[in-house]
Amino acid sequence: MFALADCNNFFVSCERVFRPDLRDKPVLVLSGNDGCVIARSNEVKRLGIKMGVPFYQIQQQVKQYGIVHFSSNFALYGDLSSRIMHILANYTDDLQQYSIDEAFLDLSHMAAHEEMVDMCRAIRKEILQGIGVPVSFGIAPSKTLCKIAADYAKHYAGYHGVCIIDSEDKRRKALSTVPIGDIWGIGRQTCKKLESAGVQTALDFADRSEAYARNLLHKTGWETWRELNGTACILNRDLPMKQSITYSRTFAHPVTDRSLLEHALSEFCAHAALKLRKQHSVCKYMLVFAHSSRFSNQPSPSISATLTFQPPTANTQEMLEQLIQVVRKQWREGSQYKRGGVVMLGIESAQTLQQQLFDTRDRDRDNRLQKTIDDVNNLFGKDTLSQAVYMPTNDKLYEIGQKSPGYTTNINEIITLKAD
DNA sequence: TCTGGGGTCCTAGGACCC
DNA sequence: TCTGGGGTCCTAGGACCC
Repeated sequence: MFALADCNNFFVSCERVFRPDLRDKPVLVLSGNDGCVIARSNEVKRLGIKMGVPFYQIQQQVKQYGIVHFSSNFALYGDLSSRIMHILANYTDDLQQYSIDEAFLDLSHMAAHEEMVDMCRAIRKEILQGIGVPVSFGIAPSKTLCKIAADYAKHYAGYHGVCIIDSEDKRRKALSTVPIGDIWGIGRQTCKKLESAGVQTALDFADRSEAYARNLLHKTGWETWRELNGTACILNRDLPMKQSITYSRTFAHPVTDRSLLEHALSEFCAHAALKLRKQHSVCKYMLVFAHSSRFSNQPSPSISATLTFQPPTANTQEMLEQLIQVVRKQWREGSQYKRGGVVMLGIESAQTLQQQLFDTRDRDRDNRLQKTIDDVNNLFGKDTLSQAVYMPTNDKLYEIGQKSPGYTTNINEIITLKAD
């Protein structure tokens, strides 16, 4: 059996931890540059505001219902997330974090189902008390069924935050109310396919033959079919090392100045390279891109190149040398660059790196310098030392709007209490 | 005016090998 | 007339997730 711990309205819940006055108020969190809605409180969901809608399209409702909105504060969300994961890890030897606000707990060490439910209730209480974020639990023999159970726990108060699917009866009953498109792993395309074949609920799908699922949907859909029927197929694919690392941003205004674009892309590259070093890895390829708005009627020329590092590297300086060359070469005067980024690919472990026989670079020296820079930044804060080509946190590029303080990550923004 | 960001996995097809 | 059989590796694109 597995348990899924799923935080309720996570980003909104994080904001409410430090703003208890907003507990029953409609609250939403916005994406970068305050573009789209990326998290909603239950009150906002009830108003019919959908996930991902552009913020400017709901101005009227925001005013009418007094919706409180925040710019995203990922330092805060990430910090609260890691605290929650720490608590969860105390209850299983095998905690599999699935996203910033979800994790699966392997419960194979437990026999009694009642004990599992009691334990999850206790964890829920501990997290609510210690962190302040409400969490729902779904317990079942497969992860896809856990997802469905957690949904029940979230939406019906009678479960007190924990729902278990541990009998054929409960399984069939639960599946019969879930629309096919709401199943984990069934997206828009597959949903269309299944609906036109007359499948409407999760139970309809699970009751088709195994061969049917396999022929129509191939491997992934077939696995979902088996999971719905109670066989665990989606196990822990242990990937401690990320296989790709992306850092990309949409700019508040189109960038038309070459050096500004160089600053931005260099900063993205430096941040992605730091992530790479933190997981003790190197990359062989880096995709660099910058392009105009995807909503623009007249797209302008874009920048796109895949850099190769032979041998693979995680050294910021080395990467920037190639990156700047590409930007200068592909830059077109008059182009409107609205979004840019870097993607690191071909990632492998730095420990098992194959050396080059005729390498002309003094890599020992590069690495010593890089390590010194990282150490200084660790001690005195991000970007204390950086390559001169980029100016950190360039205000011209982004709009921050209504961002909450870094309550738990910045000593200057720590919460203030007044005692009367 | 204004439209997010970061990932994983699967599959088909091409290139290549003996 | 008729043209084998069995593999691996890589890549782009699609689908999906939060």
